[in-house]
Amino acid sequence: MELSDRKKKILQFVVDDYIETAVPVSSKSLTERHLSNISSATVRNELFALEELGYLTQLHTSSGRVPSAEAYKLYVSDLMVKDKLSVKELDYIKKIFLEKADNLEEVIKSTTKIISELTSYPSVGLKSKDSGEKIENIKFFRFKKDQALVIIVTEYRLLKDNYISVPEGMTDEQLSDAEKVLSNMFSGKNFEEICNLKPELQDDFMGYKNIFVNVIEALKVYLQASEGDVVMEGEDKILQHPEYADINKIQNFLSVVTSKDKMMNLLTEDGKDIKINVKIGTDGYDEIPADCSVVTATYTANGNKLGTYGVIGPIRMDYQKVVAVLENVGKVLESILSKR
Amino acid sequence: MELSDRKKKILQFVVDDYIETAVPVSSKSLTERHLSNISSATVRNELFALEELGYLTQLHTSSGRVPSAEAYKLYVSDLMVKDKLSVKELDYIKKIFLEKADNLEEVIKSTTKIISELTSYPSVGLKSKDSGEKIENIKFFRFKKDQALVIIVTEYRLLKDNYISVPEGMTDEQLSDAEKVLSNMFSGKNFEEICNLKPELQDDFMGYKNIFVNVIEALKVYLQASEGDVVMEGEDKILQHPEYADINKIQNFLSVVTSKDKMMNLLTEDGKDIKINVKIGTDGYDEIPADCSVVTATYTANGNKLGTYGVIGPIRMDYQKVVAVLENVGKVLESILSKR
DNA sequence: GTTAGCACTCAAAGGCTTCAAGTGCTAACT
DNA sequence: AGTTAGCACTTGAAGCCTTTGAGTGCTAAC
Repeated sequence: MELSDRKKKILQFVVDDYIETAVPVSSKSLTERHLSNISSATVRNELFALEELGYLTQLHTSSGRVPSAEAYKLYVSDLMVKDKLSVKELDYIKKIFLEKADNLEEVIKSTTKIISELTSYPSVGLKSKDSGEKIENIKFFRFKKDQALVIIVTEYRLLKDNYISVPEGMTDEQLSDAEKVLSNMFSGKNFEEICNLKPELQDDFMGYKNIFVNVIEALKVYLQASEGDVVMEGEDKILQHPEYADINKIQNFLSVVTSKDKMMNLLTEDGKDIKINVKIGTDGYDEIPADCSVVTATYTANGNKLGTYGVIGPIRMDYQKVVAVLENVGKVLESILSKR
Repeated sequence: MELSDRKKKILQFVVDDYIETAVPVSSKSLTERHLSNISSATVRNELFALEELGYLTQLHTSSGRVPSAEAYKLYVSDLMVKDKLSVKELDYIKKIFLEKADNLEEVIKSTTKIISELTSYPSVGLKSKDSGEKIENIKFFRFKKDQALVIIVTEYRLLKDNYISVPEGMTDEQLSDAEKVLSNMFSGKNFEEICNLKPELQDDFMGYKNIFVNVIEALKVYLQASEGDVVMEGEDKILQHPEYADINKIQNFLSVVTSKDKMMNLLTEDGKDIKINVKIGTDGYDEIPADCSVVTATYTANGNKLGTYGVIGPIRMDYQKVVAVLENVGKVLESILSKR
């Protein structure tokens, strides 16, 4: 059933006011603030109807109304007026990115910092391990007799955190030869393609199968590793919001938020083409507490998904602000990432 | 004035009990738990004397006694009985270090994780940028026309986070030649010595002065950079302690603890030979709230200070446990770090 | 369909009393 | 001199009651 225009308007005001004040909204305050042309009794009738429809709830009979998860959903999809950032805020975004945006790690850190700062919610960033990008080059740097650092250059970045063990007796010349062979073999392929290469089918190994196997092994471990790519910022900002006045709630929230695994799951989305993804209440994600919302966005470069960033906070979240910040950050990110 | 043996004993019991229960300690509970041979009235007289001496305070006339900062200091230096870890705890330490201790970053992360887990306080780790170690080797990896990654091998670790810009028109051969020249020049020196090299006095540059200057510049930036080397773990553990039942206190604590600058200052010690460093209350360190304590230790390998690790928590901290954990972690660390 | 009016509900705040833990002091005891 | 029993005194914490006022739902009139 479609809501009447007036019901929509009233629901919007209720959500607006509740987000702003965190206090259950009464019929009187609605008429005073937004609806001076109708009486509070009329508003009460409408509120009653909206409650019947499942959009509003009451804590007790004589309290004002609070939006339900359904109401927030409708609010975000239909009712909410899009917010614009101030010039100051836009400048802040640019400033931070100017200071630190040399590589993907820094971009993510800057992103989370900006988002958390501007929205005053904890923010999360997740670097995709595999964005489907193509490998350009691979290089070994031997720093001990039996160990070498693997450096991989891709379209967008430099991977330099993988190590392989070098077979005993292998000379430096052989290793640099292996480097050339593998570089040739890998170049132009993406990670998935490389990991699916069957060593037994390749006859251009020139005797470097052992190195190949080690590299693939290291890559697989790297791609699977779950921790370490989640960045959080401003966890303590959650304390500023009145719904977290209770130690148990804080504890519960922080225990979830500091668990990198759970955050990974939450952010690793079936990345459809949606630009901004809003999860309100549990929504079937049992990783987060039922009274939380998560708003995320993805950054992509030429169709490759480089990562996810977003905000986690109470269901009574300032969606206008959050969406505006994410959108603007997204725009700046796009220009930064496509610059290279 | 030296305390009588009985006063010391009583003060020890008061601190023990207060650390355990977080409840002001009464004369009655002392006689019941520890001093069945004397009466509570006698204990009261002693408590009164200890209060006069500044070791104990009362919240109000009819409450039990709480140790003062002075009392904690005496407790740690003189009164406290050293704790031993259980086999389970020792195994846990070994297990974590076995899993992750390949490089200094991982060692620090593992350290903070272990400490926070075993003590249930937030823990901090700080990697020294310059431990006085000697450089063995330097290598360039060019990944763009005008940019190269600088890899530096030292006695203890591999630095691979510095980049230099490569002068226009420099060929790969010239770059690898420069690599040899600089490697020769740097090898056996420590960072300080290298940064003090005067380019105008070196005549073995063979024309690579520009690269030299770039490398030194990058190194100086790296050595000065303040953030990024502080690792924290278990910030949320602070919520488990009853003194942080108040949101404002939590907020205050977290705002300090999440400020990497402040943590840096706190951990960057005039590293004397003290193995374990205990700061109780402010102690003149205005970085931390007055009701906090910080216990730290340094890890060194062959006289080089590789970093600092420790615990930050309420002044009513379980010093026995914390000191025991830090000491044991220290022992394992020593064996790990000197293995290489 | 709208609105004034009114009875009803209920959490929050304040005041009051009671309770119990704990001290400090005094006087007696060893 | 040091120790102890006994007791008056202090004080926060807990429980109970009342008051207050914001807010609703319903009814009857417009």
